[in-house]
Amino acid sequence: MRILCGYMNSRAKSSDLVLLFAALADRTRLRLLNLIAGREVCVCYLVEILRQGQPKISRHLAYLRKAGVVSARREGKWMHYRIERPENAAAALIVDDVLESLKSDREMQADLDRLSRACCQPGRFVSLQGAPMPIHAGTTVA
Amino acid sequence: MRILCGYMNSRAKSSDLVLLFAALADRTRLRLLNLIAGREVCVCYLVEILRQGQPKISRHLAYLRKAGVVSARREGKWMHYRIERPENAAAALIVDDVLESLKSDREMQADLDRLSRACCQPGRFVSLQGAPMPIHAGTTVA
DNA sequence: AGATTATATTCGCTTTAACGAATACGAGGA
DNA sequence: TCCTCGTATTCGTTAAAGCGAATATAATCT
Repeated sequence: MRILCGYMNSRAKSSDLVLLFAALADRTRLRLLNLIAGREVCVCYLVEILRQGQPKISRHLAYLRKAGVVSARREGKWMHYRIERPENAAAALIVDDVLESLKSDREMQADLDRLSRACCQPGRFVSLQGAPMPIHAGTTVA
Repeated sequence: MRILCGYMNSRAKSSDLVLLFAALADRTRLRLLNLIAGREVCVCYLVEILRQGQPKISRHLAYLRKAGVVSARREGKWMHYRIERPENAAAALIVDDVLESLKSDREMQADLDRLSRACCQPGRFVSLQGAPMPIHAGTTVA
C-alpha cells in the first residue's frame, strides 16, 4: 500500500496539472474556490454572493468538478460543494498554495464578508430563504 | 524596503495568478519550463529537443515571458531563456511546486535526457552546430 | 551594403472557452 | 399526478487560443 502510493507519486502525469491549471485560470472559478474553501456551500449562496447568473456558476462548478478540485453532495433539492484535494500530490500542494494566497486578495475578502453577512441574515436575500446555510469544515452539525 | 515588500505581499492580485495559471495550462509550455529549469537555454535547443516548429516555440516563450515566468537574454544572434521567479510570493511558490513536480513526469524526463545528449554531441544535430550550449544555473562561465 | 542566421511576429484558419437565454432534470410539496 | 423550486445542460453566438506558413527583425559574416 505504501509502496503503491510512492509509485503513483513518482509518475505524476503532467496532463493532470494542465487540467488543474486550466481550471484555475479563471477569476470566477478562483472566487468560487475561495468561497468554498473551509466550508461546504450550497449553490444558491454562490450565485447570490457572486451576483452572477446561475447557469454560469453551475458551469464553472462543473469545470472545477471535472478538474477534481471540488466535489458535490446532494441534500434534497440542494447541492453542496466542497474542496476536494486532488490525488496527485503536486496538484494537492498547488491547491493548498492557491487557497492560502487567495486570502490576501481584496475581492476574495469582500466575497467572504458578503458570505458571512448572508449567513447571519439569510432572510435579507430573497433567493436564500429556506436554503441550507454553509457548513464550516470539521463541523458535524450546523 | 522590508515594509514595502510585506505590503505588496499582503495585497496579492489574483489576476496575476489567473495569468500564471493560463501560462501553465499548456503541455508545451510545461515542457519548455522543465527544460529551462536549472539552466539557461538557447531557443534553438528548445526547438530541437521538442521537435516542434520554431514559431510555435517562440510564441509559447513569449507567452511565458508575459506571464513573468521566464526572462530572456540576448547573446549575439542567440536568445537565452531562464526561469524568472515571479514577484508575487504565491506565484513564486506555485512555480517552485510545478518545476519540482515536473521531474516525476515521464516525458519531462525524456526531454531532459535528450537535452543532455544534445549537449554532449551538438554536432549530431545539424541545427545546433555553433549554437551556444545551455548554461547550468549558478555557473559563471560555461 | 548585401547575404545569412536566429528569433519574433503577422496572417488566416480551425478549435476551444465563455456567456446568456432557453430548456431539461430531479427532488419535494400540493 | 401536476406543480414548483434548485440545479444542470443544451443551444447559438462571440471572443480567444493554438497552429503552420509566410514575413519581419536583429545581429553577424563576407
